[in-house]
Amino acid sequence: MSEDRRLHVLRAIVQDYVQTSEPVGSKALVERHQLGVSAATVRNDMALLEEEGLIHAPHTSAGRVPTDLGYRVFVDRLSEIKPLSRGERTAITQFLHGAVDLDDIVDRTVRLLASLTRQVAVVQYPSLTRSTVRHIELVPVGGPRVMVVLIVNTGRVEQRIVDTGRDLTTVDGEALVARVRTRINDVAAGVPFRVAATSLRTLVEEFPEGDRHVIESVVTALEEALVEEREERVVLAGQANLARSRGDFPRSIGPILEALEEHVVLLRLLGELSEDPEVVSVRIGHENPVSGLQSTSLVSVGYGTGNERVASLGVLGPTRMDYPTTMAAVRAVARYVSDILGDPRSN
Amino acid sequence: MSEDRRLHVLRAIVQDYVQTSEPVGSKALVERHQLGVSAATVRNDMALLEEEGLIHAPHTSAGRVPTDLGYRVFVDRLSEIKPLSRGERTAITQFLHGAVDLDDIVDRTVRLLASLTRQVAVVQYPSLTRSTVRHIELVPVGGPRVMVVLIVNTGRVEQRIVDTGRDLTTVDGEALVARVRTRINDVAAGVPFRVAATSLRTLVEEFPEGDRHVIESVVTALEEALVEEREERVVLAGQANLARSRGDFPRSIGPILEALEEHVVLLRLLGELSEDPEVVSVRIGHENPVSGLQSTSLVSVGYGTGNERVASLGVLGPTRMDYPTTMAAVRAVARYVSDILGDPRSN
DNA sequence: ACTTGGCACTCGGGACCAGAGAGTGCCAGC
DNA sequence: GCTGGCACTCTCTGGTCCCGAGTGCCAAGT
Repeated sequence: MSEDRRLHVLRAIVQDYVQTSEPVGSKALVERHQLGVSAATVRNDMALLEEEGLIHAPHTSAGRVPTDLGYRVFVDRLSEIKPLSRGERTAITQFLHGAVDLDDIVDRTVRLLASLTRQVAVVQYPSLTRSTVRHIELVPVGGPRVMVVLIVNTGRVEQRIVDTGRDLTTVDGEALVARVRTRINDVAAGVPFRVAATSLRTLVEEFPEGDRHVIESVVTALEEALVEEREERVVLAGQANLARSRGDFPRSIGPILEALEEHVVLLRLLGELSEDPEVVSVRIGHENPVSGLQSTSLVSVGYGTGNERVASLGVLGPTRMDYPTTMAAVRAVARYVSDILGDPRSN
Repeated sequence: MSEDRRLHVLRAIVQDYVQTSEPVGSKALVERHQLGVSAATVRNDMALLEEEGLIHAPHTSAGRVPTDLGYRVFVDRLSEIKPLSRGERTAITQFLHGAVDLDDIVDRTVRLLASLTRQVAVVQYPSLTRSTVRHIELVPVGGPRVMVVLIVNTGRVEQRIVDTGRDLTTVDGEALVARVRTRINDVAAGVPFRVAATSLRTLVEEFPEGDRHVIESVVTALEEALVEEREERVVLAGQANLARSRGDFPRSIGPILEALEEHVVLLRLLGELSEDPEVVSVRIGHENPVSGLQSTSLVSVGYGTGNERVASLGVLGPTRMDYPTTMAAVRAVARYVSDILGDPRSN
């Protein structure tokens, strides 16, 4: 009774079940796979697999279904990420090509992922904290008000308007704004935003008392942008795909939709994954701490410019999903998006 | 046999059915409402209402259910928009208070609407074409590239980067940018964006041949922003509420979710409503041209600064919805959002 | 001319039951 | 340690029956 064969059996069960969504019995298994043994033998193996908690029979006279743990073993030891077909690859490039700005990139990405995997796609906006500053611009917009525009390397642009408390339409005022702009960019350009924010704070001291509150208010605005980070946003698409695979979900899909509306929770989930952007992370069923998502799996991976992960994306589907294909799609999309973000043309 | 009483009966049927979601029979009706007549009489009225196509019996021995037409009559002639409770009003202001930017306003609004009505909320971003220009800023971002920032009266900020084909880091270049900036704002500030775009085009001629392509590329970028209007975006929330009221939907909620993912279609629906921002528009069941939404109703209304409608918002739910309350909530939220957009503090 | 009580009728839904089919567990033999 | 055989268990499907809710119609009352 080789352990090797038992794992073959497990793999066969997972594959069949994913395909047919029916519990799979010993007879069907030996017919569809070349296991080289009889149904009775398979039954013995199944009994053992069940003891190990890898599969489970919904009731006495039904076939077996993989448990979360079974899927886990499948993903970790029994499957390889399938390369995508040529068609799929070109579809990805086609779809992402021609995005006009960051919003558009994110939007297209999430739709692409959803249609590619036929599941719910989740894309996190590139975070500020993990980005580096490309440029900070100050634009006087009348009276004492200045628009502060922050451009980071992911192409994300953040702006807000601050009241400096001092009329800047004068010659002096304009000169001051110019000075502040120059110094700020001296200090911040090319620097990770989080670091830049603290250096900027020390920069304030450099200015004479009377001018200080102008730069002060600008720096404060930038710090706020960092702290609030309400822009830790996620975008979803493909919720309709949940309805298609009803039957995979014990109760209704309501709780799942509810969980998906808790963007904060999704962000936490997406955040808890490997730093290595090459590793596709999979959270299966109950491994998932969020109630409501315990009959789903989340396949996610980081993306970003260079080798720094700036955000994550992934798809969420029933635990009964085609992991190899899904993982391949997620990884491929993440790579393309990273490329696009890294390519200055498109920012 | 007064027509008056027949309409009373219709109203009673709608109210009971909305509340219980069970077909309502003649006996239950006379018990719950003071109609002053017997069940048999009500039955006669019901027969007539059915002939008129206002109600319908799912099968011979069941109670009656309003048809789309029945709801129509109810909404048009039998209901008044309920004033909101004091608590609801303060909830709205609380929830919307403290939004930091337009994205945030829209985001909070859609969530608020969803939780208030317990249905799917839809909010359209304020459109560019309907807004007036507040300010246009040009920011050189290295070499020949300029970031064009458009700020409109709704607080929406649109930016894109253009390549002017000419190095602007020189003294001459900077002066040219300054000239272009000044003239552009002379022409465009305070003007509806659509009008501004055409005036700007004529402005190009004003510049000497050699400088022309700089302003040319800027104006082109602005025109593109107008044309693409890919930013005609909608934001949704509360999809999970669909699952709650399953049972109202003949088939699964899948088709509805699918329809909701077609943002283009939603935009068209939201666009097709009265210009008058005071009128709450209701589209009931099959009145709705979109297949997939034919078992739902859309309650929508315009919103915007001043008396100009710049966008719409609404909620989508089962045709069996509490119209008076829903309409009240939608209208109230639209008003508050309009106020906030009109208030320059928050932009 | 309406309204009303009475009554026969219809239909959907739940309870119950039986049979079929699929799949298992176990055992004895190889 | 593998295999074929066999008894057993359980779900699922379809059929039947009954109950209750609600209707439509009619004849009588105001």
